[in-house]
Amino acid sequence: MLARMRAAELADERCSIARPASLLGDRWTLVILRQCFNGVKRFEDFQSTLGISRSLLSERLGRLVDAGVLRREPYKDAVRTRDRYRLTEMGLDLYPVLMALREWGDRYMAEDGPPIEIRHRGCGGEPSLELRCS
Amino acid sequence: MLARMRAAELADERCSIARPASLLGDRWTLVILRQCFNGVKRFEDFQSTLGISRSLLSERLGRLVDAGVLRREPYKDAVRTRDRYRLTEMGLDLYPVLMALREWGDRYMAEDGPPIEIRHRGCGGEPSLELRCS
DNA sequence: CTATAGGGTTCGGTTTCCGAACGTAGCCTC
DNA sequence: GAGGCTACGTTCGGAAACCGAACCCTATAG
Repeated sequence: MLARMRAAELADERCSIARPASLLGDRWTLVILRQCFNGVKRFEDFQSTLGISRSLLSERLGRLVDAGVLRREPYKDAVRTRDRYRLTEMGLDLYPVLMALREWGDRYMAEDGPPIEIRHRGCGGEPSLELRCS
Repeated sequence: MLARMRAAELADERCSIARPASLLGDRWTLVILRQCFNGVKRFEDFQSTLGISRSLLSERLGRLVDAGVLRREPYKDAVRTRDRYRLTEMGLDLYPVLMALREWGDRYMAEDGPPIEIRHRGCGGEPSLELRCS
């Protein structure tokens, strides 16, 4: 695993934004996670859909596994045993972060309209985030 | 302004996560924005509280201004005219993203407890994000 | 007219990122 | 049982981003 000195310094800050930022704060990690929520699991599929270099993808996936966001596990294909990466509970709990980002992106960076629509399976409503008090 | 080829490619993707990620997805931008929400406005204060290099801070602030997230404006000190950076409405709307990140950070990356508590001014409750259907 | 402070820009060296090429472990096919 | 194919990486040299330190410019204060 490559050292990331500056990121490590960020991670040491006693701040609940700086620490996630040191893990998620790069150009690829967020879109890798988006693909995870889209159901992508295999190395080749991340690579071909994202266009990320193989070496960097390998490093990023490893970092997410080390952090506990993804779990790497072998599974049986129709044909053979493969590896796949799946979101852990910790990873699934990043959903609000991705949703918040998507809402903001839809509002401010989608001059040609939202690229996809998301529907709550079951009720058919559009989910949205709300800030509420306990 | 330095070119960022890969980021530009990401920005071209028709995806409401990739596009915000191309702007926010680096180690510094998220903590810069955190400081904005904390009330930091002046170049020197960002620099001294974050420890970011001046050149990079300059480039990041400029990028956020170009994107419309921050506004740069002169204002009158007690003593003289200075510049300051303030969140635009577009920037303020990033609050849910930061909150989502903070909630996740508090849950999974704060083994020594949440560093700060946030209270809703007025009601005194703890705000939290909820995913709701329309 | 010198000193100080804010807000940068420039510079050279170091770290990270990149695509392309290579490695390897299973399985399939002949 | 040799050769191929596929999935999943690792290695490598060059390009880009990042870094601290030093410098620059404009204002006010003394």
